[in-house]
Amino acid sequence: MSPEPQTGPANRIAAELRAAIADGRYQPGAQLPPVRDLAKQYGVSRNTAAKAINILRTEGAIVTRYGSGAYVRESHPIRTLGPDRYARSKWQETRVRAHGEDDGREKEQQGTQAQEVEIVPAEEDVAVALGVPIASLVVERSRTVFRDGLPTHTMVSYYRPEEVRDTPIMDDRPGMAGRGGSFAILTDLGLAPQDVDEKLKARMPTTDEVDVLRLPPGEPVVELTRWIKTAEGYVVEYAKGVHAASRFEWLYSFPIPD
Amino acid sequence: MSPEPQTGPANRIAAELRAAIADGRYQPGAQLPPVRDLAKQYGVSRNTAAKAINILRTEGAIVTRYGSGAYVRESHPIRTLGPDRYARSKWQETRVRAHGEDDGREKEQQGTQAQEVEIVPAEEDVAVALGVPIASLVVERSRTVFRDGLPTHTMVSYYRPEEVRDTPIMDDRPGMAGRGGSFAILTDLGLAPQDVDEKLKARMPTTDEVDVLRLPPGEPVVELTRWIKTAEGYVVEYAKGVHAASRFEWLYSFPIPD
DNA sequence: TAGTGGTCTAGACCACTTC
DNA sequence: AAGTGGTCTAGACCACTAA
Repeated sequence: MSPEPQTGPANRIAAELRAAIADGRYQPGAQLPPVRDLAKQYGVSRNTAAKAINILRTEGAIVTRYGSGAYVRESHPIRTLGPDRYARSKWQETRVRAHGEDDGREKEQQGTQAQEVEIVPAEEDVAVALGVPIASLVVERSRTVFRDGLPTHTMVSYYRPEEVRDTPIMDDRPGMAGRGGSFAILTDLGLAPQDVDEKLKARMPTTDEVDVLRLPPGEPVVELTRWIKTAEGYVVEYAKGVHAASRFEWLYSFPIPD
Repeated sequence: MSPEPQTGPANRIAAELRAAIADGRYQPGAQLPPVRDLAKQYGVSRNTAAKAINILRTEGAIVTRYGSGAYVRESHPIRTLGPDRYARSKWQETRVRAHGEDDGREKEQQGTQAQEVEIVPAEEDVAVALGVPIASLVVERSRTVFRDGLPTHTMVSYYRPEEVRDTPIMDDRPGMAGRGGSFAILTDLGLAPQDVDEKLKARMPTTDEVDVLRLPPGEPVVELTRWIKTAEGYVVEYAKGVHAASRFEWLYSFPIPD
C-alpha cells in the first residue's frame, strides 16, 4: 500500500533520534553522537548512519557543521508580519531618523546589509506591475535583511526611474531608504501609498537562495510579492521578497466580500 | 567560504539533469534514464547516480516510482486563494444546492472526501480561539479536499456545540456543510460572519501529512489558521488547514494602517 | 521474468574544525 | 594531530512494476 519502503536501519535510527530530540533528550543546540559512533552503536555501516543523519537534516530537525558535528536545530523566534508593519506612524519615525546622522545602532533590530541600487531593464513581471514596456529601464533596490546576525529575507523593490530620481531611494547607503522610508519619500512626491496587495507562495529554495539566506537543508522559503498603490490604484512600488519560512508567519484581516 | 562542499560527481550529475529538465529536454512526465544507465554513462558507481537522483527528488524536481522509474514532476495548476473565496454571493449558491438532492457532480470542481464530524475536548489553541475552557467539548469538522483526484489540503473547523447543534454543520455527509455552506447556516443562527483573520506559516510536512496529502518528498506545506468573526468580533468558527504548497498561492489586499 | 528504485556493507579518501 | 562530516566505489540483496 505504501509506495515508499519506510523501513530499514537508516530510517529506524532516524526515527529514534527524532524521538530523542522531540522529547528533549537532545536539547536545541546539543550535539548528536558522531556518525562513526552511531554506526558502531547500531551495528551498521558508517554510510547508513550518515544516511540517518541526512534524513533528519532534510527534515530540518538538525543542522550539521562540517568537520564539527551534527546539532539539534536552534529555533529562532518567529516574527509575525501583519498589516501594522506598513503603518503610517512608522514612516515618520524612520523619516526623522533618516534626516539625522547614522547613530550607530542601525543593526540592532533589523540590520540591512548588501543594499544595492541599480538601473536595470524591466523583466516581464516588473513591466506588467509598473505598467511600463518590457526591457525599459527601472530602478531596482535590492537588500538582504538580517536579524540576530543571520539573514532572514531578501527584498527587491522596483520603481519608475522618473519618479524616484534624485531622491534618497537612489541612495544605496544602508538604512537610508530602508523600512518605510521609501513610503515617506513617495508621499513627498505626491504618490502617497494607500493600499497594499500581497501574494504569498511557499516552495523549496534554489541553491542560490540556500547560499544567500544560509538556509539549512530542508527549510522552505516563502515568496512574497507586493504591489504598493496610491488611492487611485496607481502602482508606485513593486517588490519581491524571499523569506526563510521558519522565521516568519503572516497575519491578515479582511472583511468578507459581497 | 562555502561551508557545504557542493562539488563531486553526484552534484554534477544532478546539476546536468536539473538543467536538462529546466530547458525542456525532459518534459514533465518524461522518464529519466535509469540509475544504472546514469552510473555507466557518467562513469560512477550506482550509488552515486542514485544520490544525484535523490537530490533532485528532495528539490521536488522529479518524482520516483518504485520499480518503475524517475519522472519529471508534473506541475499542477496553482489555485489562487483571495478574499473572494469567502464572498457572500458564493454561499447562496451552495445553500440552495444544499437544500436539493445530491446531483452527482459533487467532485467536479472541489470534491471532499473523508468528511468527519466529532465532538472532542478543546485543545489549548481551540479553547483560546473560541473563548471556552480548555478540554471543554467542541464540535470538530475535519475534511480532506481533493482536486483532480489528488488531495490538496486538509481543513479542520471548530464550533461551539450549543451553537451548531441540530444544524447541517453536524451532518457528516460530504458536501452538506462544505464550502461556504457553514456561513449560511451561521447567518441563520444570528451569527453572521463579517470578518476573517488568517495566519499563514510554511514548513516541512510531518510524516502523517506526507501520507494524507500524498506529498512528494521535498514539498513544503502551508499551515493556514483562520478565525471567522461576527460584526461584534465574536469568533464563530476557528479553523486550521494544511495545504500542499505547490498547489496554492495566497492573495491579500489591505489599506495601509495609521 | 526482466527492469528498476531503494538500501546496505566495508573500506577508502577528502575537507573542515578544533585543539 | 585528532576528530568529524561528506563523498565515493564495487558489489550485493530486496521490493516493486510491467509485461
